[in-house]
Amino acid sequence: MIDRYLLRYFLAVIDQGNFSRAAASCNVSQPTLSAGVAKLEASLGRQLFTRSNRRVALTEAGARLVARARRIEAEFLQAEREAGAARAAGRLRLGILSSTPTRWTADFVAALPRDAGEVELVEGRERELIDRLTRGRIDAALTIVRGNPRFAARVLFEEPYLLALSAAHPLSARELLAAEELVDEPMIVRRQCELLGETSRHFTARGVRPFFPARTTSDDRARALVAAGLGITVAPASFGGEGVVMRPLAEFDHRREIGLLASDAALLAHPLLERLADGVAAPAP
Amino acid sequence: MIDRYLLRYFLAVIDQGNFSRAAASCNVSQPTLSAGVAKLEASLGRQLFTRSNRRVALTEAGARLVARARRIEAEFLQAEREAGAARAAGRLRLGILSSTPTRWTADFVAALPRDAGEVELVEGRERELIDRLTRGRIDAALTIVRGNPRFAARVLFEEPYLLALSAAHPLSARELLAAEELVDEPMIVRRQCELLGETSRHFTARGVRPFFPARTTSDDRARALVAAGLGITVAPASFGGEGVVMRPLAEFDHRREIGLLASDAALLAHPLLERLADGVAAPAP
DNA sequence: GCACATTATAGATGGCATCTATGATAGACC
DNA sequence: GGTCTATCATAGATGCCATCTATAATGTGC
Repeated sequence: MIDRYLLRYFLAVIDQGNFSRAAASCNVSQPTLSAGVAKLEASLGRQLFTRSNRRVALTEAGARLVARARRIEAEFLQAEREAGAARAAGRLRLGILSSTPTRWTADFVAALPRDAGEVELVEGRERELIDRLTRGRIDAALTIVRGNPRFAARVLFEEPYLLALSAAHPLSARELLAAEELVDEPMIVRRQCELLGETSRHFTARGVRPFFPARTTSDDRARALVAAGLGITVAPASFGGEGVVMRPLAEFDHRREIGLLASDAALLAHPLLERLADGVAAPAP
Repeated sequence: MIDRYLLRYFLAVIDQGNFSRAAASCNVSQPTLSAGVAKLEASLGRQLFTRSNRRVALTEAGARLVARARRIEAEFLQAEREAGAARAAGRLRLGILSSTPTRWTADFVAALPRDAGEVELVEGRERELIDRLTRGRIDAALTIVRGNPRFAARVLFEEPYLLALSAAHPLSARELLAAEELVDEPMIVRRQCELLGETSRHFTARGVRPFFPARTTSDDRARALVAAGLGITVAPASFGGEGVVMRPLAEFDHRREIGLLASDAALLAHPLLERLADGVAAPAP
């Protein structure tokens, strides 16, 4: 069964020239894209590319598919755009990164003009927001900026990822903490965090395999649990709040740039986005 | 993200006039189709149908989507057909129902002419074979015939579903068995069986909740286990074999028609299908 | 033949399409 | 006007498969 995503992978390989770049442009890993192309070939019973480590070339069967695949994808995009455009009609559809403080969103919403319906918020992880932007399902997003040339961006601030502990925690007085010191610390898993894999790798590489007393996708819940002393966690600096202390973790030098993304540079000047940007302040150092 | 299957559901509703028939024509359950249409509407941010319990009508947004959806599906089908047709090239691609005796397939293959590559066999469950036929990924199938008007059919024989027990089993001498007598019998689960749900319902409805010492997707393995006395099972009459006794189960009057399906009536006359049909004999009563 | 870039394989995981079972609703019928 | 019947929606469980990370294989260029 040929499915849309398979054709997207196929076209991405053609447009990007190799599997790895194609994977990046589809926001999936390289093995995923490889498997997808293989599945498409199996579906059709025909090889579509001749691969070498240097270059990827279309076979005859592949060449025959290109035009059709482009037509299909164009129709899909058109359908999505039509519905999206019809829907927009003065309304700002805004994506909000899940690992972003609720306070920002709450303050923004609280300050909105009374006449409702002007803004539509969509919370999601980084990749989901990028996908939605690409499909035209949202107009802009408050998320991580990575210099993707497909979108207009406005960086608001940069922050490091830090260790979050209860203010009552014995180690909270320390200025710098190392993974090895945290062997016996229960750790709360913030499932939506874009750096979850990296974090887990950091600890396991140092022989630290903590117990996980909680796994949540809500930062607010995670913060409450950390403050209550259930465990510690790693989070962006802006995660901090009452009863929670943020401390640097040794050899863990990850940062993120938070900003606004939009498919159209003009949109970045939207008054509501301006207001949102004003409300999003860098956390006190 | 609009996906192909969503558009198929959408078009099926239009073509069939209501959700239930549309679901049947897509080989999915009615709730699945309902959820699919709902998801498509959410994706587009627009209602596509106005529903009542009597009739389903397109909204304006729905009407705008129809032509585009048809073009997309037509292109997909065309792509599949092209590849399939190119592939066929004299080769017969034949689907074989999983719950069909291995013997039939084995005899058929053994009797094939030496020049290989003339036949390609695909084993699968009923729905998978129907899907493949629909997509043109196989040319014909030896499977259950239900009078689907989309396919040309040739019924070969009909058989009941019976209880299978080891020949050494104390109950094997009985001519008719009731579910209630089987309370303490371990039961082997033939996972691929098209009647699995019905069978399980039959027993649970009578308060019989057997222990399952084995769950398998291979009838050959299931037969070996039954013969070895590990447990009993319910299967089509043709499941029987050495060391296994088939007995009717009281109040369990299910039958199936086995036959050949093909998208094209002319194909049913294919000499290899004739030979297959000859080899597939009804089991001795 | 080594180094590097690229694709394929392996194994695990999670999300979601799918299922069955049941509920809600409303026209039809006597 | 109740009861029946056809229809779509909801609930909860299940299994498949797209996806991930980690690692191996492969081939090209110097």
